[in-house]
Amino acid sequence: MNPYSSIVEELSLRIHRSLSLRGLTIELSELMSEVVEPPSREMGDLGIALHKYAKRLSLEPAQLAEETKGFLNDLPGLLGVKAISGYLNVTYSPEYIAKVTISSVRSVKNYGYVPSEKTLKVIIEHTSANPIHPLHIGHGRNALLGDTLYRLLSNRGHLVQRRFYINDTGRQVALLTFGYKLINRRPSENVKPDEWLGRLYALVNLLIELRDIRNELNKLRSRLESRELSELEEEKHRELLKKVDEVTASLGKLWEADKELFDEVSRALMEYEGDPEEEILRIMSSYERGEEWAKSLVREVVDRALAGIRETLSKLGVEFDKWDYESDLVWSSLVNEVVSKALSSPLYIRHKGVDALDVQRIASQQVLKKLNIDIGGEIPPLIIRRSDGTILYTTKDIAYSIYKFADSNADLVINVIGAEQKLPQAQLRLALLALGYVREAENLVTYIYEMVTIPGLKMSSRRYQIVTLDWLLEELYRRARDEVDRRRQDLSESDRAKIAWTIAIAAARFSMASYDPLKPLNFNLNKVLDLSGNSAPYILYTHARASNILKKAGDIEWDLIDYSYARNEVIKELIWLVMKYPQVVAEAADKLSPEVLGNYIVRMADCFNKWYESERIIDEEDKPYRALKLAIVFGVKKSIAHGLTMFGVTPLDTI
RNA sequence: GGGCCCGUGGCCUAGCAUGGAUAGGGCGCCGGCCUUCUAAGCCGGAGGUCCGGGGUUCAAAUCCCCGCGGGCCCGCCA
Repeated sequence: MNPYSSIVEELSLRIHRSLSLRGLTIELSELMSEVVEPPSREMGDLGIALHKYAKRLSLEPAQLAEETKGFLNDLPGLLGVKAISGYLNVTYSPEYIAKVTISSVRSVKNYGYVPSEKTLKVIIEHTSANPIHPLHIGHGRNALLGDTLYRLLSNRGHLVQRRFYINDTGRQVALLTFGYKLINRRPSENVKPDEWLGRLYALVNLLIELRDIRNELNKLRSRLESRELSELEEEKHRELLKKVDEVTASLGKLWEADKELFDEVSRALMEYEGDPEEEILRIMSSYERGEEWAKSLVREVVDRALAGIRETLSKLGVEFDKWDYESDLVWSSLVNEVVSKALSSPLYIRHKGVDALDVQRIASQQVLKKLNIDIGGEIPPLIIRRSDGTILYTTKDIAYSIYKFADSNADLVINVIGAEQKLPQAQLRLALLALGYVREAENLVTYIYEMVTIPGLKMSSRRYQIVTLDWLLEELYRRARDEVDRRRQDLSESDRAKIAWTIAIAAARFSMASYDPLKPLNFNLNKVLDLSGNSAPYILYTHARASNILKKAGDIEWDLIDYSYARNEVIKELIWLVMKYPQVVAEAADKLSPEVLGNYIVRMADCFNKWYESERIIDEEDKPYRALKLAIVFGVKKSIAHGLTMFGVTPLDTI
């Protein structure tokens, strides 16, 4: 159900006929995409710039426009055609547009559901945070973009599967497991497991780092006293001192967060007799080999972290269909197969003494274009495995990519991933191609988003400098709750809590998913927490207004509607917005651009509020007009509600 | 050094893929609007070298080139 598109098609068909008769062959679809809404409605409802076609026909644009007018005579709903300096603008009878729109809205249950002609099997992998710490707001951007894309694509009728890749075989998990084993204690009851593990990870990491730095300092110090240091070494000395300060500061924060844990870990590490590095390595390689002791230990740690991560995600309404352990891939033959294929590939090289794929060699202009890779310069070789034989992340990711396609016979796999991973993702796709996985290489889309930064803070989970999603949600809830309490004393405590939670989640989701992923997000709390302006709470508020009107008005008397009332400017605008809504949701999905939809529903809310302030709806005495007004409210409410669900926000009937 | 991304009123941003008509919002600021469907709202106002310079074009915020500024990447980390 896409009334806008039907109307555009009708118009395009006629222009197409006109141009064809002059000998110009163009695809109808091309013409359809040229049809736009003119800058203002006085110029017309729809228009098209004919300049480029005029040029191809060696005609004056104005003349072509003028002569095309005649072809539109039998256009349904046509009120007038104007040819203005090469533009052909069409005005429809408001009555016709209102009728088309309202019957569309009324005839389907899920207005806004626009299945595409081709149903695809899509896998969207997102979030995939390392299971060693709580999710921070950067992961939030990933998760919320990913989940919104999932909702948009599902709304296009595609079969979408959400997958979370658990990166459990790297060094980071091994380090955490080392710490976990070291203190031999389970997470405290009163703290989220991921939070607790995050502290443990940072503690172990920082204490080891501090020890290493001190060792280096000591080496330099003895010679510093005898003034044997070169300028370079003095520089290094200064840097080390600075590092000590940084590490100490982070440790201070950890001490404050959990003194007991701090003491426990530092004592245990002091008493530890072996070399932590060696033990971490032993855990890592034993786990990769699938030795039972390592398996049970690492999985225990990882699953505890995941439990916490899941809890946060589920608060936000983000769910997954499959949780894929990297280790399962390693233990299966898949990773080994990839490695042996790589070793026998024509692109195989020894690079700095290790096995690598020289992906640069297949990175011709055509290939880069085909795979949509924007890397201009040299693409470094992809290292397959470390000299000790352990496998590197990107190699495992090759196996995982193959697995994702094979496991559910996917047509398309989307990886939502931070911009800093653009190069490895390009290497990955080139490697797939090199190893003969052409379909996989061509249908793997990397959906890049830029960093989330916090003014004045360099986020680092290694240093326990993160703003967690849990914290953000609590903070949002607190603010929303204050506001709800202030306004809605009439509601019960539990209703107010429910509303405040919805607002908090809406604010988080909308602020993250409704603007350009390629722009670095300077996370300004005041902006996200702002409940006015073009924000999710504003949209929720508008939706509640519309709901309220419908509730108070009673049933809509559809048969009474007199469409000829749809004449005033705001009403016309609102009807067009509702009519175009399905088109916009479809576009947002096809372009993988949630922000397109976000902007649109804000615009619709603006228009509705403007109308709301200017005219009475329920009190309209003219019955046929009242019925029309209510039908419009109904359409707006339906559209906004649908838009909100695309962002994973529950539309509220009262706020 | 090389590559990629971003640059739009004081601040945040839409529009850029596929060039098209008057650059659209929000925050903040100034002035108004609650006896009437929820004022998280609405109305009015001030505020713009679309980073700069060239080029292509009938037409450039949008495309190309050269710069400038910011971020990221160029690891036997992920």
